[in-house]
Order: sequence, then structure tokens, then C-alpha cells
Amino acid sequence: MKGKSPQRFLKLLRFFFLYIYTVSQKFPKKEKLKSSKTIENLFLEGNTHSKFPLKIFFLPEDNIQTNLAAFAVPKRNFKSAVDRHRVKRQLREAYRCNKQLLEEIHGKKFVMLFLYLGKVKPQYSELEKAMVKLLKKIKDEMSHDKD
RNA sequence: ACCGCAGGUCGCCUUAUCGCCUCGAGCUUGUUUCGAGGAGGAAAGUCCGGACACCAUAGGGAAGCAUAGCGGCUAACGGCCGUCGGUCCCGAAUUCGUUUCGGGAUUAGGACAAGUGCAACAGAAAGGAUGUACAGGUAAUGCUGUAGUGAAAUCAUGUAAACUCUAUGCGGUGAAAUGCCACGUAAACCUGCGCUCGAGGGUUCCCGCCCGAGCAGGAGGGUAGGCAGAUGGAGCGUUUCGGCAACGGAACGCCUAGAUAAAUGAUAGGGCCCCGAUGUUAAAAAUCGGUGGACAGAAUCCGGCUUAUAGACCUGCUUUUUUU
RNA sequence: GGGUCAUUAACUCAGUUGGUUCAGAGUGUCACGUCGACAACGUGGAAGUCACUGGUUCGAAUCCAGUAUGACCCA
Repeated sequence: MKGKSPQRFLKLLRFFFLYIYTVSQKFPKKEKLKSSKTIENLFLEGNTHSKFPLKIFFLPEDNIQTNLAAFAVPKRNFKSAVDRHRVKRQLREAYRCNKQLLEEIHGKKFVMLFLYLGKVKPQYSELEKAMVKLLKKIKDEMSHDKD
């Protein structure tokens, strides 16, 4: 009984934090980039940034409701489908946890594609670092343009 | 008890937080709340066989492909089971020439007495051609035997995973099939062939049958969304009966992924197992360390085959050691 | 999801259909010659389990089956 109460307190605290900071950490179907036409357009006209082991293609788009994101891992670097899939999932997770960085720029929406360039399976923490760095870079650039 | 072989089963567990997909329910009808479910034995390779769909409710012949002792199982099969023969290994008996019996492994195993091809080297001679040595025999002769060469030597020579023949089976395409809905454009332009004297199509060719006004190429324009197909099935489990077995029948119970730029995850902790080190006479316990926990991710669905696979468990057989 | 091919010396390829005489060419490489020296040229040599594993056969780079790797095609 005595041991339970601090644990409960911590739980509540965590809930509080999550509620305040991450308004929406969800990543439903609607936020996935699916149309092959827009992807082709993205490759043709989009800008790129890279921070090893990630590379991002992005393009501002007007007539969409939310940011759209897609993830890719080349078959050349990972032969096993299981490994490819796993890296993709980790990328998706990293984006999901950090996508609120982009939502602070109001008015502009993006289409983007993350490409994994490494040849070995990554640690999640490295991926997350790279992801944060890239998103911040875009944010800075875009808010600069606005001014 | 240990080692090896064969067959079979399983193939990490659990807690918290944050997510993903499907289905059901609730209402405040929304980027919501609650509940239930969410990868494999190979999902893999795509090597076979089906179901299903469309093309004539699929015809005749040719070509092509596949299979190959015999019998059975099956929706079907190139699969599986049984059995005969061949080859190899082990053991026992034996007249020690080998043969017989038992056990195991393996086997694409029809036909060269229809025709054609090929048969290196060696050898006299490799299929219509000849003849060495020795012995025997004859009226006479490679007429006969042995030796010698070779995988094979006159014996219907060997070879069909050589062409081929025989028997059997196979129409084609493949969920990117097919049907419906929505959106959009160009029913336009150029060249060739054709419109009942028939282009073209029915996915190799010919015949037959059917369809019948477009077809082929060029440049260019539009779209590349949704729903059905599509997840209840040759389904799974238990018991029992028939059968040597593969498998089949009956009864009872169960519902078990359905994505589509493609869900089934991420992070942190605990346990279990494995490896290494410390420890100990030896073992055990304990402690510390490990990007340690195989192979691998459904894509219309089933039945096989093949290949990859850390570790754990079960059954049978063999060998060695100890005890009785 | 479905289909078609390839793999021979360090590199680029013949040979494979039709089996034994069979592993060969060019480039590169090594040695020698030529030259005062180098290039070029000439002569000679080395280098391969014919991708791997089985099977058929007297005999397999070649025939058959499986595996691995690579390439290409189909809306």
C-alpha cells in the first residue's frame, strides 16, 4: 500500500506531461503519403537535406489537410525483408514521436519522404537524433523564409 | 547414464507506457470512448498439382511439354503409402567357389526383338568387317574353347537424364483474372490493311465452328481512385471405427490475420535459456558482462516438394561403461 | 504476383546444340631479346576444381535435377 502511492503519482505526472506537450502523437493512415503521383513530383521538385544515416525529400504543398510522410529503405542495402521492415518501423516511430516539431509552423504543410542510407541496422537513439535534427533544420529554414 | 543416427513436436515468456490495422457496440456523430482479434513452419524459392474467374459451357488433327516396375491413397499431382527388382553397407549361417537368411540406406526402374545416330584410348575386330597365341575338332573353314583389349566382343553388343517408339495426361490466360462505381480526356490527327468478294479476333499451326467493323503502328492527351473478388475452408482439435500404411468414415467441440506506398510495432524493466569470465580439488550455488536469443514477414486460397533454421523436448534403434 | 536468361584465366569473351581427340583467343601480367634508356615490336612462360552440390554415363565445361549470385521483361 505504501509503495503504490509514489508509483501512482509518477504515472499521473507522466500523463500530465504527455497531455501538455504532445497534443497528438498519433500517426494514422491519413498522414501517410500514398499517391504515386505526388511522390514522383516530390522526387522531381523537392528539396533534400541529409544527416547520416537519413536523407529527407520535402516539398511544401498547399491543398492538403495534414503533413504527409513516407519512409523508404532501399533493397540494395538490406536484402532481408525482415530487416528492411524493421528499419522502416523504427523510422516511422521516430517520426511519430517528433512530428510535433513541424506543427509549430502554422499555415505551411509538407509532403516528405525519409530515406535510410545506412548499410547496417541502426540503434533507435541514433535514428531519433538524426530525425530531430532534420526536422529542426526544415523548421528553421521555413520560418526564415516566412520572415 | 552418455554418445551417435532416424522420426516427430515446440520454436522465448511477462509487466508498464506510447502507437498501428480490422471488426463489433455506445453516443456528445468525431482525425472520439469501450470491447474483441491481429504472421510462419517454412509466410521463402516459385519446382509441381488443384480450386476459382474469363476466353465457344472448349470440337478434330499436328506440334510441344510432362510422367514411366506393380498396386493403392487423393479434388489432383512429378506428392505420399505399400510392395517387387537393381546397387551399396552391416550381421549370421555356409560345402569358403560363393550362396542363403535377416536388418538398414538408396534408386527418373517402359522399349535398343521398329528405325536412325554415337561407341575416345586400348584391341585383330566396336556391328556387315577381321583374325593373334595355345588347345581341341573337321573333308575343309574362326568351326569350338581359353587367353588378351575394353564399359561392351556374335550374345537380338552397349547407350533412350541420344533422336525416337509405346502408354497415359495436358485447351489458353492468371487476382495486374473478372464485374461494378466514380473522375477525366481527343468518338480528334498521321500512315498501312479492311468493311459481307471478310481486316481482325477466340494467346503455336491447320481444319471446323463462332464473333463481325474495325485492326496494327506513330506522335500526343487523360487517368493511375473506390467497392466486390477477399478470407468458413478438400478448415482445425479430441474420441472412436475400418485399413499393414498413406488415408477414409462417424460423433462432439471450435471460429482462427485480411493489409493494399502495404497493419501486427517502439522504448524501458523483470524472468527463462545460451555463451564468456570470476569462483571451487571437482561440481553446484552465487556474482559480473553480452547492440547474445536461430531462419525468417502474409498479399486470392488450398495440397505437396525444395531450401534456411540458435536452442529445447519426446519416441525408437545401436555402441560403450557401471550396478543388480 | 507472373515470366525469361546468364555464370569459363585478373578483365572481355569463344567452345556447350551434336559427349572422349579439348579447356582456347584478345587485353593485362612475368621473363628474355632489341635500345645508351623508354615506348612500340619480337620470342617464350605462368595463371582455371569451367559458380556450387548431387545424379546419369566407361567418360560431363557440355546431359538431368537442386542450390547460390546477378541481369532483364510483363500494368
